[in-house]
Amino acid sequence: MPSPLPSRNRGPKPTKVDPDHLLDAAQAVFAEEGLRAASLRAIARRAGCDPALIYYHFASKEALFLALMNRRFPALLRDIEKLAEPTDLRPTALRLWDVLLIYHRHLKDDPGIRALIRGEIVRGAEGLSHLIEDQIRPMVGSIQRIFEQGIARGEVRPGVQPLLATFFLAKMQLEILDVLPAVLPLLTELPPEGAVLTGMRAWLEVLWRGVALDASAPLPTLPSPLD
Amino acid sequence: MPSPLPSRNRGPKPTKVDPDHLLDAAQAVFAEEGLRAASLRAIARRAGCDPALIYYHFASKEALFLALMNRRFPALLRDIEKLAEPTDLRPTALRLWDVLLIYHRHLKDDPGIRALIRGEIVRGAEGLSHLIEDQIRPMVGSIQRIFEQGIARGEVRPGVQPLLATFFLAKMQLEILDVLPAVLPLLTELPPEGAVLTGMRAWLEVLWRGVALDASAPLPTLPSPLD
DNA sequence: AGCAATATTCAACACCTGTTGAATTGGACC
DNA sequence: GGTCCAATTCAACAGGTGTTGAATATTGCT
Repeated sequence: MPSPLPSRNRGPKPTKVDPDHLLDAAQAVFAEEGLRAASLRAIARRAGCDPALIYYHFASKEALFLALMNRRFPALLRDIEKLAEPTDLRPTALRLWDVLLIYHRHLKDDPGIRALIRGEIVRGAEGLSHLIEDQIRPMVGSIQRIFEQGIARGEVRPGVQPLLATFFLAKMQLEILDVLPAVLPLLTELPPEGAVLTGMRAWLEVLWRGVALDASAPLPTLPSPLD
Repeated sequence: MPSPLPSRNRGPKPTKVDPDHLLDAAQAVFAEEGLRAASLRAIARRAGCDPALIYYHFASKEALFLALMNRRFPALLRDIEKLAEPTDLRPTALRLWDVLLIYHRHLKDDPGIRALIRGEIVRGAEGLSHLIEDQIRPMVGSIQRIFEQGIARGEVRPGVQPLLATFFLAKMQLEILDVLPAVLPLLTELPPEGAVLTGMRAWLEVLWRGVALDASAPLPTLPSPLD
């Protein structure tokens, strides 16, 4: 008999493990563990395959994470960019609310991408820097433009710095998506359900009053997300 | 000759490695690497001793981290609580600025504690939960009380929810301390110096206008931190 | 001088990590 | 029916992790 013992379950599976399925598993694990703590073995377990298979489809753990980002970012970026078009003449407060809703829609199921935006990049992998260049910077630019247009239209007071206002808007939205539901039950007896929407509304009200030319003008009615 | 080879450098050192020195090293490493990624070997290297020595002074890695928190938190909590005393009749905007300054003073050199407050607790170690109970919850309560007093004094509009306003204030301050200096050079050509103070001022202006009973009233002059 | 307590290091354990090279199988094509 | 290629697994490597038990100097006490 041959010295390497004949293991029968190698070779292709009846149903292929396509890269997208791997990405799904990776997204789930990155979401729970964070970029650094997520292990390829855990991802493989989730996907129902061997860790080595990941290396057949992706060059490294970092490349896997990058592919994950490249799957999500373009659609998010496109939606934000569409919102920033100068032909959109709706009230600025409504457009900002739409920014929050778009974030909510695209990111609510993907804490991994949120962690990336939040700044895991900063000391994280180097290979992600052109992702900032190509995707995050234009996104920030678009939101910034909404504020600038708001100033030009006499809705936002001229003293407001668009870049900082964008920073405030985006950062707080991430905190609301991530931290508010987790932290609210710790501090009060309130259940976490509805916390995100409550937080978003309260946040936009504060931000808008802080930024509007006429702070006492009422907010337009804000539509709820449809999902 | 004795079978265990006689290594000459065991036993106590000429200068003791006291636990506080260990905590200093731990703080530095936790700051750079984060709670999970910081290794005891790196901490020991920083402290100039053997990893095993850490276990002579602390029961575990988690206990070390906990001791680190217990070294910083009480002073921070005391300062915040003093600020919330109802006998403090200064303008609410100034008291909120003081909250930002206190955060800045106590936390600017300690990203580890910031990471904890930010939410590394949520999925992190279980043993930290009573730290939330004993230290973080009263801190949040104090800031909340400042908002409530502001409402009672007719400075803050009654529609504002003190808990959410506190969440906004604290979370954004952490983002400003951590993320703003790292992210600003990525998005603009601006150097990171002064970014924190600029961000703090702009942030308080937005928050205060968003929260004040009379949003058009000017902010009181905000003193700079002294350090 | 001897003894006990204290502070420190060494060497190892068991486990987890990203990654790789070789082996293997199934299906498609000729 | 044989051949080739794509997809998958196995077993291992080298390194890192928290942790522990034993060995060992030093200090202070009597």
